Amino acid sequence: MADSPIRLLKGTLDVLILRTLCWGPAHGYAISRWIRQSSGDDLQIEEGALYPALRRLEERGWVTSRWETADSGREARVYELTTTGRNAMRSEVAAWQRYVAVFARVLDARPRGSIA
Amino acid sequence: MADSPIRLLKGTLDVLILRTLCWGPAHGYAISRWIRQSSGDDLQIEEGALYPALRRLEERGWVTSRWETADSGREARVYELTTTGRNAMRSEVAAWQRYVAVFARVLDARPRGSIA
DNA sequence: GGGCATACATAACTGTCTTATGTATGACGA
DNA sequence: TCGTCATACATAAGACAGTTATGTATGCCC
Repeated sequence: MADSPIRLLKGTLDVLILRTLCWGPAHGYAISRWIRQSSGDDLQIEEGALYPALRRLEERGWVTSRWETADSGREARVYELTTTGRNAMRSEVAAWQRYVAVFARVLDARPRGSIA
Repeated sequence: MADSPIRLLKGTLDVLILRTLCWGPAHGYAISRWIRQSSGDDLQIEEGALYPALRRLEERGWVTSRWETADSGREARVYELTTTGRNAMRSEVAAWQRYVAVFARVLDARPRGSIA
């Protein structure tokens, strides 16, 4: 709903980027736009988080990058998932879902008697 | 499952503590044990994360603490939710659920055509 | 020409986690 | 009695990944 911009939890950006890139190569600005749009304007990726994250992913071998000139004549660094990166994407998504499930267990848990 | 211990995402511990304390006062060690048990041994809260977190919550006025001597004769610092803390717990849980929902939107999103 | 969206980059700062270490007590068995 | 384990708290050092702020530059459109 975009009433208040949501703060990214540290460690959760990479999976968003990987997931975005699984639809095809894209440059940083487009990745950021896609995440914002698909989140319904709730998530705004700051550039100070995005570009370092892309470097990280490239260092890990999960994405490759190349400079490309668009039809408009503008240059952009285009990122693409590697095979390793595609596997990483799957396992990162799974890890997130696992985290959510574990969290739900704790949040929904009910004590029998005192917890102390 | 507990095959590999899950790494806490930064910023997600507070809500677990608050949620735990909503069942009644408890000391640090008991909070840690409760989170581990209710998560099915998946979450192990490190002491280096737990005790600073409890201090933070107390500084914010979300919990109060007092030293107590158990029947065993051992001393422990017992934490208790304040009224503010109870409200904070509710809004933190809501914020987490909102985060999960937004994330799901991005992870499940499908592009029409290219995203670039 | 001016303003806006696009496009990338980095430095400084901050917060919260992990890892490692230290202290101390009570219970239990060899 | 002595060792070991579970209990119970605390803090320092370090890493990591966000935020905030700032800078550069181009293309499009009025």
